[in-house]
Formats: sequence, C-alpha cells, structure tokens
Amino acid sequence: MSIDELDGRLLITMRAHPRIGLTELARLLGVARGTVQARVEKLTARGVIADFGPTVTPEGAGYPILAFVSLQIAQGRLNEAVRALESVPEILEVYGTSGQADLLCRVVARGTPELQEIIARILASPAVQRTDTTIALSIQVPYRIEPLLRAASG
Amino acid sequence: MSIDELDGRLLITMRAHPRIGLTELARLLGVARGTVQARVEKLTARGVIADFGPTVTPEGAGYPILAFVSLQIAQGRLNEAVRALESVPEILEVYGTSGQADLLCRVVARGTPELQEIIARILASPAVQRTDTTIALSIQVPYRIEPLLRAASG
DNA sequence: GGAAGGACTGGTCGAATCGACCAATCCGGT
DNA sequence: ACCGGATTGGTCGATTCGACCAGTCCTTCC
Repeated sequence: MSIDELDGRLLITMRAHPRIGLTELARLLGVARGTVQARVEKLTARGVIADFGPTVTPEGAGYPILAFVSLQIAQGRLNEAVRALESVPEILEVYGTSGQADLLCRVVARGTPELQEIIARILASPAVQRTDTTIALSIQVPYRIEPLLRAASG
Repeated sequence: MSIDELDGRLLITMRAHPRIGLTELARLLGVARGTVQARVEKLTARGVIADFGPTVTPEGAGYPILAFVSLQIAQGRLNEAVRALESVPEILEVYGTSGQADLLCRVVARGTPELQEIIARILASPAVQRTDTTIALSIQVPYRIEPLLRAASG
C-alpha cells in the first residue's frame, strides 16, 4: 500500500523531468531500464500514478478566482445536491466532510461576479440549505507532492 | 488570457490519451501536426499547462486520510506561520483566505493518529493561534478539469 | 487598396525512444 | 537447499519527435 525508496526517487525524477525517456531515467536512478519500466507499470496499476496527462491550471485557462464553498444539505438529500454540483463545470472537486458543513467544494471563476453567480446556482438547488464561501486571496504554498514522496520513501 | 475551442479540444484529448503522439493527436483534432506542436508550446509557455509529469495520488502513496485545516494566525506573523507549514510534508497546499480564518491547508495523513500529530505540529508554531479541522469523509466529485475546459472553449 | 506579418498547411529528414523480447543472475521466503 | 519473483543487460523493429522547408490563407496596418 505504500511506496519504497526507489518508487519515491522514480516519481520525483519523473516529475522533475517530465519528458524524460525510460533510458535516461534508468541511468539517473542507477538501475536497469527494465526495472524502471516494471516499476512505472506497477505504480500506474496500483493507482499511485493517476495519469500522465498534462496538468491544466485553471488560472491559465482564464479562471483566476479560487474559492472553497462549504454546504449544509437537507437531511437525506445528499445525492440530489451532489448531482446539482456535478452539473456546474466551475466546481472542480467535492468532498463529504465532518463538522458543521456536509460538503466542501473547490470552485474557480473568471471573476468575482461570476463567483457570485455560481454560488447562486448552488443555492438554487433545494437540497442546499446554507453556504459558506472562503475566497483564496493568495497562494502561500503552491500544490506540491515531492516533500510527501520524500517522507514516504526516505 | 483564455483558451479557444481548439485549445480546449487539444487539452481534453491530451488528458484522455496521455501517451498520444503529436501525429495522432493532430489527426484526431483534424489539424496539421505543426499546428498542434505550436499550440502545445504556447499553452505551456502561457502556463495553462503546468507540467507533463505524472499525477501522483496521495492515497496511492499510502496517505488515505485527507483533511482541510483552517488556521488563525497571530497579527503580523503570517510569514513565520507559512514557513512552519512548509516544513510539514503532509501539507500539500496552503492558501491565504478571506473570512474567519487566515490560512487554509490541504493535509493528508497515513491515518487519523498521524493526522492528530500533524495538527499538533502545526499548533506547535507560536504564530498559529487556533486550528479548525475538517476531515474529508468521502469523495463526492473527484477532481476534474474537463467540464471547465469544455465550458471555457465551447 | 495594397503590403506586411503571423498562423496554418503538408511534406521530408535523421536521431532518439518505446515496447517487446531474451537468457542469466540475484535475493528473499518456504 | 530449493523455488519464484525481481532485476539485469542486451538486442530488435516500429514509431515518434523535433527540425527543417516552401507555399497559402487571414488579419492588421499603412
């Protein structure tokens, strides 16, 4: 269920050099190319590597506003609420949560007026009782996974 | 600052077929290969495509617990707090926020006991006054970017 | 109206990589 | 001691990349 030291170095190196070939990757890691090939296949099969696709940033695509919206849902209407949220493309991910709120949504928008529209659209669902919006004013630590990989494998 | 229809189809196709070559990609999109090549270069230069590296899932790497921790920071000690958070590998991203809290952290852990340790480590910084932890109990909508790309370009 | 610049097209070229094989070796667990 | 999985080091053909090139189309500017 976890990753070993070679897996960690492999993932870190692949992320640092995205276009690297298996041949040079094996050279950097100090192992045979077949080994690298087998490891990558396993990591992909186990779901450690979700995909190799390009990482698209919403900011770059014209959505500079980021907000976290927590929702309180009417009893027994969770699925109905989730279906409504799924239909909003600006909602990037939704988690069921512990605590005061029931759902937590990561939302992006082209601007603050559009953010207001999106929140209004969320509230339009009768399953949603209350919303609480937190706007991300600044990025203090950009998303990173390398330190975790080092900690998990080193 | 935005993306056009061809950019949108390009990104969606690249994410759907990560290992696709420029040749077949151009064929699928119905444009010349040189065009695809130029578009990809521009999207990368503009930051729309952050990287081509593999997407590593914390769950797969042995960190099944996901939580959002909001922090209240002592006046004028924001940078000090951020430095402390940076040193914790399980903290994947941190945003400065509006509202009651000052910072919002995305945290992963191997288990709930370790999560408690991480929160304790966060509170160990004198710049951090109060924490409020929300655990993600379920994934209602997994992270997605394709609907946004369709909306942005279509 | 005409000129200029950029984007797109369709083609070719050599270098490099991939993915698949193979037999031999190493290591841990039974 | 034995067995099986993992790793190694090597080769093979097919595919792709990245760089060229000249020509056409469209938009913008003079």
